[in-house]
Amino acid sequence: MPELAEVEFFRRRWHEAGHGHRVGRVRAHATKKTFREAPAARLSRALRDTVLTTSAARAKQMAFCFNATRWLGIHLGMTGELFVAPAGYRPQAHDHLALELTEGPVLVFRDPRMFGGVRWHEGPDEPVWWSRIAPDLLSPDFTPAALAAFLTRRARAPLKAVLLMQERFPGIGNWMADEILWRAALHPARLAGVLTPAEQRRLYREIRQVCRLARVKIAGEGGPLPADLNVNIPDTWLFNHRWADGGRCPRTGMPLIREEIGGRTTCWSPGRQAL
DNA sequence: AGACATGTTGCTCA
DNA sequence: ATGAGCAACATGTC
Repeated sequence: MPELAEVEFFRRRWHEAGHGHRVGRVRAHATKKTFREAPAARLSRALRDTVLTTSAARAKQMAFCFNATRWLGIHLGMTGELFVAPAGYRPQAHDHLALELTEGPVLVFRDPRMFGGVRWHEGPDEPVWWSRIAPDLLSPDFTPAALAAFLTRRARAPLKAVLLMQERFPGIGNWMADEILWRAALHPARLAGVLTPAEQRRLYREIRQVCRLARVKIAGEGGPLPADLNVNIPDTWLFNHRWADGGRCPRTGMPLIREEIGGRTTCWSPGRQAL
């Protein structure tokens, strides 16, 4: 479910309910695959009586910092979500981590498929699982030249597969890749190495634009947190049409096509994205 | 019943 | 050595 903007949405949910609050009991299901990279027992003890000071999202990863020295990393995988439950909440089958705030609600991490996971670090310095995430696509590090160089290196892979590579496009997932290619009028099966300079410019512009808009519409950047995911996404986006059977392109009105490209189900508009 | 799912990793083969 | 393609992971939903 979660790509960069959804991840930011969930981070804000926990942060707005929990920042400045003290942690009481922590329930961490150590036997679950969710904790394959984090010491559940140690983490539960070390978080008790700490205060949530800061948090941030990078790509599809979140970091919640307690007392500025305890780093709780969360990756939502395919089905993960964060929510805030009332005090006294009893964790359910797929709730792998629950932080009970003293005199407050419970912060819950749920993930039925368990492709997500928890990471942990103690100390004031950034852990590698946080610092080695590729620079944000809206930062000055992501330049047209950097895009061009990457397209050259991945010349024989389809654009759809290339956009999913986190080493260069941190936070982009299946729906964002489709949205970007649709707006840029590029067929997802086109090989990365064959784009004209004009096509590269369109791709660059739409990567940035979709990142910007997704953060505003989904995570409510610059305003209040939306009540839920996706409630603010306009019907002018491909997003609202790509899963519907019989879905039509909001720009051409023609039926959309769904097929597997680059190993993932891909939706594209035949009138707009020529091979 | 069977297909399929907004993700990542690790293996195989060219 | 580098990169492309694909199975595997675990569970819920249509």
